[in-house]
Amino acid sequence: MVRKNAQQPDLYPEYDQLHLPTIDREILAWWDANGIFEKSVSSRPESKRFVFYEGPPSANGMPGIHHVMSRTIKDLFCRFKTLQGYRVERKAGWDTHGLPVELGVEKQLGIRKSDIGVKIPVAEFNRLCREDVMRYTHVWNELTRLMGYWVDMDNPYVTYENAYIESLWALIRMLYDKGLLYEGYTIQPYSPAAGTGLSSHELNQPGCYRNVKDVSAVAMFRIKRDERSQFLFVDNADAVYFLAWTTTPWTLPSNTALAVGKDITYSLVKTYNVYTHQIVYVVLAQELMQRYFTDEGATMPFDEYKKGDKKVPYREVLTCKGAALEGIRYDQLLPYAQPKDGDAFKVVTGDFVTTTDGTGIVHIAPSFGADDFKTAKQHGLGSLTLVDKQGKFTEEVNDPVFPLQGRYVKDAYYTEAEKQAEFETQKRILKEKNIIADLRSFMSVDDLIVLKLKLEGKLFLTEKYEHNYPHCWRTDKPVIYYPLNSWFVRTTAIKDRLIALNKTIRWKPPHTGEGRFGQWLENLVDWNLSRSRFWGTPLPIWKTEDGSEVKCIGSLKELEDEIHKAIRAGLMTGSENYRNEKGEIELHKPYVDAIVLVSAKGQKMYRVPDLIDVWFDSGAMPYAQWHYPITNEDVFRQNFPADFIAEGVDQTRGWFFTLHVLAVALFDSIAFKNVVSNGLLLDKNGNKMSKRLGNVIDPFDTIRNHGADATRWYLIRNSDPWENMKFDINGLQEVVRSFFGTLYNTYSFFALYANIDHWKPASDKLTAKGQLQELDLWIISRLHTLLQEVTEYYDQYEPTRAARAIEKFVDEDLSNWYVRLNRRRFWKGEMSEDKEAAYSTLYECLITVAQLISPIAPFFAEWLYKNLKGPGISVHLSYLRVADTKLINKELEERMELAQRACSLILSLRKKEKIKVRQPLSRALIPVLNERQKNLYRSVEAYIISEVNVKKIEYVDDTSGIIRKKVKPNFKELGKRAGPKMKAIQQALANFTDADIRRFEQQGSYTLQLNGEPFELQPHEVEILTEDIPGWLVATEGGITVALDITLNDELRHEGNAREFVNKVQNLRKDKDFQVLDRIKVSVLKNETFARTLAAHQQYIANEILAREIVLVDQLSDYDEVEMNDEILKVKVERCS
RNA sequence: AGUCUCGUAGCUCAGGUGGUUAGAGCGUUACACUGAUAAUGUAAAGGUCCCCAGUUCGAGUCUGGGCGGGACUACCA
Repeated sequence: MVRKNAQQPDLYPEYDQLHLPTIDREILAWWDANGIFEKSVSSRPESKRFVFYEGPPSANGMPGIHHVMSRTIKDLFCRFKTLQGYRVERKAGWDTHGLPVELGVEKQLGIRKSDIGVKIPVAEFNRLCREDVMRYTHVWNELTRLMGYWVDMDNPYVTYENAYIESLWALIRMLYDKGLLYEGYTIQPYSPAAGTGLSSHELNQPGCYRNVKDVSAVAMFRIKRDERSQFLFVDNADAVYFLAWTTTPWTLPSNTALAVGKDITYSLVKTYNVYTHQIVYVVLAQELMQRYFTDEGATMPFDEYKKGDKKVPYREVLTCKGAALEGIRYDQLLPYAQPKDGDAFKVVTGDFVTTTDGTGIVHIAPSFGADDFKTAKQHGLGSLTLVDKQGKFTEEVNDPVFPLQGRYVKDAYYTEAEKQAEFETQKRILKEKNIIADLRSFMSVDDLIVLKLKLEGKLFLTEKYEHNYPHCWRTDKPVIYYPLNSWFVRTTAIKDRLIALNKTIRWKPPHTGEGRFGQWLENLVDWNLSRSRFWGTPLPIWKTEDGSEVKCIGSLKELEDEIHKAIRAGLMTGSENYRNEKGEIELHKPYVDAIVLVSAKGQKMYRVPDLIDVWFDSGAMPYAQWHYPITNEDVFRQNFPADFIAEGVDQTRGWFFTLHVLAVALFDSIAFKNVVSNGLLLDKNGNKMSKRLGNVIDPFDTIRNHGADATRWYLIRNSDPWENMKFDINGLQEVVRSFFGTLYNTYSFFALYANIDHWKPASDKLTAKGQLQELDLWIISRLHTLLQEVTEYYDQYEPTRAARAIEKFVDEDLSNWYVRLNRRRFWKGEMSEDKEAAYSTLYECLITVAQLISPIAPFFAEWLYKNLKGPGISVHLSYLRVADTKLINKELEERMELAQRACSLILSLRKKEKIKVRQPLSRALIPVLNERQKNLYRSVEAYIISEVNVKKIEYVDDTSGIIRKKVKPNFKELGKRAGPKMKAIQQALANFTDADIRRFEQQGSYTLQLNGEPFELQPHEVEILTEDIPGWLVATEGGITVALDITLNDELRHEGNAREFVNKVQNLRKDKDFQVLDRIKVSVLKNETFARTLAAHQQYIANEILAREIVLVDQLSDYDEVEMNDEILKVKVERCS
């Protein structure tokens, strides 16, 4: 953008055109050179803080446009609070640990997790992770700068640094001391083939869930006869069974319970076991009977059943609720081993039991299912884990007949050769045992167990079942659920406080806090901290080998002390490899693992090899960013809790949760008072942006091409941040054109005339001076209303409303009404009190708008402010004033709105009649119902007259007798009283004549007869409108009616001609590149009409076009032809020297 | 599968506590304006307010049930 008047630095800068990216560059350079960000913090008092926490991004991926979104939100509230005089420090941070980093490095090296420590030393692997994680730091820094996100990138917290980890250790120690940290085990996805647990992240890799066919079985669990179960033993039945379905028969040896639904209805059914042909009694959910029995079976006589029949007779003997089955015991199905850790082999109730599949009775193997595990815990049930970590049955599964012991529970774990060998074994054994003479194909353990059950009369049904089953994304082998040791934070112990304190947080939007987050808290489980990876914060726990003694280390100093003890005890030499170049203990694997401590009883203690969940890293940032609780107690206290944080909704159960948990667990406090969770950014068609689809918006391109402000403004104004947003570049361009363009034009207009008049504001105080006109008072009133609204919106974290309110003001009020109606005041004549008022009013509006937009559009706001105030002054160091309610005049705003709407109506009439605005008309008519209304119009009459170019406005009221009125119910008022009678009243009012209405108005009430019943209408219960003036050209909208007199006389025609002529000459001046202030001479070839027009309006014409003289001539050369309504004139325009 | 959320014009979005003719901007079409001019204005066309039922004198708005999109959590016999 080239400044046109660069030679005159004391003038307001004027430019050729608006180009936002150029403004970005200039302002960025200026900010950098003058340290504006630093000043915006340091200029605010330490005693008045607004605390913001930056959620650390991971720099091992490239930033996307959605980061611009969340960072715009963060930035704008921080800037706004600065504007209000708060000190807002913003410490940047980097999230550096975690699986994505490791996976990235694995990919680079072409290795797998199992190779780490084998093909590449752990130390080397972690060194690569450390380098890799900061790979795109410079890109992030650049985006941060370019988008105008003010955050202190020079002193970020970095989660892999020793000091940060030390803080984490101290916090873990605090949890440990509070009894909130414990070791336990849970059922986790586990890949025996890879020998490792899998995270949910890994399980959600594409292709992990596959449809596979497995053997399913409905097993029969024989009920123990006792008082509880007595009612099931009818007809002298000696064997009654529960039916339970499973798709993983290999878990049946580990069964320790059955679960039923409390409110589900179960049936006791008499039928045949189709394999043994014995009559049996079985229990299953009534709803699911049709799955196993055909209708004919219900009536089929029992003695007609023959071996192999498709139809099986059955009878429903009795029904009961699941609750009645609770506590009933049964014989262990496959008694290879006995649980030692609790009760077993009984029926419990569970919410998770449904009747969509199976039998409505769920087989519970606590070691191999999350629900099972939970149920077992709730009911104090014992467990059996008859599978080892390699995925093989343990030695305990020692079947006298079938080869199960030591066999893989999933045949996919066998190699082909192994499988073949196993097949031979099976064939031999089954032949020896006289079960299958000549086995044809390999049998999985599922097959074998099903066969065993069949032979033992414990199988009701088996079939192939296709379902979705997770597979290990590295080995392609099925995953099993398996109990693994982990360290947990006992979040369930503080659940009530988590919920109670959450209610004191303001969530934007509220439903994220109450719903998504609240729900999550209600269903809280303990937080599994353990991760069995390499690059992360090590768990600071050392244990003796027998597990009897545990130490949780809370600081480096404590660790040093413990090492000294260990050295004295001779367990360490001190020369082990656990220090980095600086001589500090390196708090990463494998270094910390080289440290062996000594227990109180003199035992060796080794570190538990686990790392902790990376979310602990980020959730601990309120403390660890200051190296608290090791040091900086005071800094921490000043900055806790945060006033404001913001991230995407995907962080609800991530960062927001861990922040909350740690604050509540450690300090019984919230970590943040206000949180904005923004939605997703989708492409313009509503699809997720992905590299694969090629619909990713590059934030750098967007900012480079359209400017940071346009991007920010668009993101904020388009929809509430918490909605998912469709990003459309066309919408962004529209923002540039309509908002920034309009504001720029308004400024250009101001600068153009203020420079001509050499106008400067008298003082810094933003108060209009001079002789204020009604329009000035009006725009000032609107400005203060805006100030009030926008301040409130920002304070309530409603940025979209703020942006839209500003847009509306700039476009509709300032540009399209105030400036448009006032143009003349700016360019007419010499400086005057009136002109002074106009300048200072417009100036004040622009200054305030610059401030109000500065949080969202920091660059353009700065540019505008500096243009108005001078090159050295920053809007971001300014203070936003509080709206002055004394300057707000609602009645004036209402009047002006009336004028705007009346103008719009009259213009639409002119339009309809094709009469241009330049043609004056004699009068407009406005019907008024009362004095008040008339006075309202009167006060803005002048604007209407000049805007629509009529000579006068006449008001017609009742007395004129020419307006037609209409009455309709005021539904809101009348509805309260009339209720069901509304319809009838509406009907009655529609039939009112003018006379009825007049009588109503005169008497102040009206009694209707509704079906013979009187109903007295009050004036406030109806609306009386003028609708028509018969015989006139009328327009009506929203209760306003106007009529226009379109008859023309000569006088009006000549005036119209004069204006038309002026307009054409002005165009000629422009075509000829005359300066605004150049004087001209106009020669016109003789023309009758024009001669008369000139005679009547010479003064006016000359004034308008700055003509020294206007002459009619007989001959003219070198002329221009102009159209003056119906006449074509030959005109010569010359500049006077 | 559960939880949350969204569904209004071709597109992007407004529509406190229910009030009868549902709005704006963009886009389209037509026209106008012209000392802010690569700006601006006016108007027209464009809607089963996702569907169904209910509450009510009256439902885009409240209730219930569906359908569809999205997010998160889970993956279960």
